[in-house]
Amino acid sequence: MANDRPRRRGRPRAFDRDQALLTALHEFWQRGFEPVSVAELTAAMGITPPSLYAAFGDKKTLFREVVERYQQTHGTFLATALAAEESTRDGVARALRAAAVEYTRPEHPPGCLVISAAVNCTATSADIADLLRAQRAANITALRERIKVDVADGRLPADTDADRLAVLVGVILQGMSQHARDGASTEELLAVAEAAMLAWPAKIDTATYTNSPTRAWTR
Amino acid sequence: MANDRPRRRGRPRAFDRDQALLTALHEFWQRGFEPVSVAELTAAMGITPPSLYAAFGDKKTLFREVVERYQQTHGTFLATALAAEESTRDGVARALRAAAVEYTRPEHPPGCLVISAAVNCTATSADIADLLRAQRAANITALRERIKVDVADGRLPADTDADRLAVLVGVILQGMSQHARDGASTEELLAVAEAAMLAWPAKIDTATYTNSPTRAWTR
DNA sequence: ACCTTTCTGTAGTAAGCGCTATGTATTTCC
DNA sequence: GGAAATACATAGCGCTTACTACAGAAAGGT
Repeated sequence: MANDRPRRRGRPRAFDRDQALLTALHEFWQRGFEPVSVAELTAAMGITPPSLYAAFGDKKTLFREVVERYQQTHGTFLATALAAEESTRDGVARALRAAAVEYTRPEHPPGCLVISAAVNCTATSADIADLLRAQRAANITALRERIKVDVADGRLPADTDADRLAVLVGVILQGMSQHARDGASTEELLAVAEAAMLAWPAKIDTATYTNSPTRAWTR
Repeated sequence: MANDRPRRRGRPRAFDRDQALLTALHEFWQRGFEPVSVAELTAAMGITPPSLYAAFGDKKTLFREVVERYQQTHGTFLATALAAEESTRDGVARALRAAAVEYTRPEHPPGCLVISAAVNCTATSADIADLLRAQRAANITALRERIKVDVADGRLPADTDADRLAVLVGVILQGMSQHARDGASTEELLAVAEAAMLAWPAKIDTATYTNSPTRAWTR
């Protein structure tokens, strides 16, 4: 926001910083943090290393900004889906369908950057792996809290194990992302999304007979 | 098999080749193919680079032998579980529970090497990524064929979509592996395994009322 | 016009990568 | 015992990595 025209003092930047950031996003999304070299980044951006370092700091700082941008754009579908539906159950169903579509869009790399960009890391980038792991954990935590609200409001059975239900969704999403990166089609992932919802407790109002499909989540 | 005493001509090897292979397996399993350097391998094995190259060829050849060993030991639980049960449904349930246990054993790195060792790769090791991707695809194919047998024998509904059911299991396994690497406990993954089975079509004999839970797999 | 500020490309740095040439040590074969 | 064969450690190969010192170019401030 407002990246234009404060007309600062010295020689103006000759490239579009935001577009360069998107280029970095694409590269990191495609292959992950470590395999993408600064030389590849500068080549793809059409600039030289000093320009990159002046604009973004070092490679890790650039990656953190890339993750921030990713979360503000492609990483919102879970929260958006949960907000769009009244019940968490409908929200999760919508989120899984959205994931199937988003993870396989042809205009960007497959899968989820937060899930797959820092899987194989050396010790020198352990902090990057930690960052993404924390983001994944935060997603599951948010979902768990949302489930608890539904339980408190009576939209889910009182004995629902919110933590394990949230973890199930996290596992499905991680698996879908990996499978998308293995070349799965949108339709394939949509079928997985539909099937996964069969493991979710039925709505309380539509089915008071919630015995069997809920059992795994009672303690 | 028979790695001892053919008593060959020259100076005998001063280290245990098999144990060195297990060391490499552990390192590659922990961090993946590219992040593990030859220097780290030789340090962990207690040997020098020329000894490693003489015994195993280059780094990729060593990794391929590591994968082979992995598949013969830790990579057998799916086929074993399917063979141990008469129905594919019971076999898959057993496999998912086995995965929860195997992926979190404290005596080796978490998750599955075939799933996580070649996620972030440069162009120079694209063949390694292809190798593991092919192994994952082979697992799903084997499961699909097993499901088809059950459908033909009437142990699963005639309109079961074997391909998509196999993909679902593959996605769950990939997600469980990733979650294990994020630090999930055995119990957490066992709960996921139980829940995932709720998405599987019910047995035909025990429940002729297979309408609802099977719907997602009919076309 | 001149100074300051900022961005630019050239050309590097030290460190790490996978891998190996070389010489020596230890074994079996004859 | 001598030759052939194999494994050993030292040391270093060419290459890539993330990153930067430096000097010139292009803008604003005064």
